[in-house]
Amino acid sequence: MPRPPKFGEDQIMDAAMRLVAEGGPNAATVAGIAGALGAPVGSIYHRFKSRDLLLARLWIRTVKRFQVGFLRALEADDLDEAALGAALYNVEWTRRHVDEARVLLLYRREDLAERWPEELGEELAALNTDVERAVRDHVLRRYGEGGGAEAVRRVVFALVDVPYAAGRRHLVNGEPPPLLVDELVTQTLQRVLFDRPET
Amino acid sequence: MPRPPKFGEDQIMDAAMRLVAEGGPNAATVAGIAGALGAPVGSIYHRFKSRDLLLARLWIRTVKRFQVGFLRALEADDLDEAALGAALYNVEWTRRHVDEARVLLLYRREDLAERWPEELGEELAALNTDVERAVRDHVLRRYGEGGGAEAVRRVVFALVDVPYAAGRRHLVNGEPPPLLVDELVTQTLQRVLFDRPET
DNA sequence: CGTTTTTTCGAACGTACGTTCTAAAACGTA
DNA sequence: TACGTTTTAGAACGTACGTTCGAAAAAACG
Repeated sequence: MPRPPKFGEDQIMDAAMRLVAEGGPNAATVAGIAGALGAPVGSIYHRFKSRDLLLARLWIRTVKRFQVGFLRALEADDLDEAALGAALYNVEWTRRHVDEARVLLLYRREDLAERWPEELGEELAALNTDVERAVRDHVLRRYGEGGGAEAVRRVVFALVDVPYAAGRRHLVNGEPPPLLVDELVTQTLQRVLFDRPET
Repeated sequence: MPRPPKFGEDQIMDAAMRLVAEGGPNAATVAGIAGALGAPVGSIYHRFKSRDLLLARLWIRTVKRFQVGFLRALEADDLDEAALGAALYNVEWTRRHVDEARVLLLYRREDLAERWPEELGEELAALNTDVERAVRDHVLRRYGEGGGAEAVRRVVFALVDVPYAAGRRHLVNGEPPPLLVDELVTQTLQRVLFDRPET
């Protein structure tokens, strides 16, 4: 019996995403988001209690979308294949979702939603634990119990930081990372993770 | 004969830097900067024509301070020593100047000064050319004429992107990067720049 | 066809912040 | 000590933006 919705949550988050990708968090004003959709501002607030909540939800949605493939890649049986797959998935996802990647990689969570809504606190914590557990598992498989914090840092560097660094420069220009990036990431992993030098 | 200044330009930029390092560009309001110094807002505008100009000047000052050592490191006679020196200088500078590094690495130029003041256009261009020339020289020394754009991208990845990414994770927590980062950066350079595999 | 419920729609309000403006203060110098 | 110049000082103004509010529109159902 109700009037059918004309502007859904995802639609609104999509518009916000494009604005953020284009001009940074400050460009994603409520009026701007509404304007991009041809919607009145009131409709935005009918879906989201506040702008901070909207952008926080956008952040969570983006992280989740990214993590799906990353976590799956890490599950590969072969150890090095899992690591390389995860690192290269990182690059490939950036390549295929430039706008989403700009939101995720060019800004920090705090820059998007200045005051993180408390009602999303546990959801945020859950995001981290999933990846943290997967990384810990990988460290355990690779280095056994003796790894320690340095081993974790090394794996994070290889699987997250390096692909991030390689892709970021291109993201800034609004372009997908070229194939050379895959090669650079692969080479880095070979030395940082796969090799076992005596030193 | 004039009244002596109580708040100098550098002093004001220092206050702005701390606010940005602490809470991001939006936290560096004119009133906030003035408040941090115990100065009235009018004095800020007596030194800087606008907030954008202030933050733009802060950006330029920070980049210049960083570049001094980076460019010097690249001048080393030995090729690999130059590359490794520049990459590790990157990490070391971050380690020694956490606040400045947060301004430089956690935000982009556009996030600091939303509309870059045109009067600083050439100064900004000059910043880039210095480093670009140094990098091109290094590429030429390392790969000769046949390098091309891919060789430049490889060197930038090794000397800039990787150290940046390795340090960033710690900067976000407001901590200086640990020594492990130097090792990771070194290993990456060994594989990406120093080795000459047949593939 | 009227009732009910949900959503649209946009005007209106409050606030935070960049910027301007006018007056007074502080210092060197004549 | 009076004058000129620069800076301090902070109140005042305008604007951009987040948020609220009330009314109208649109469907489903009896």
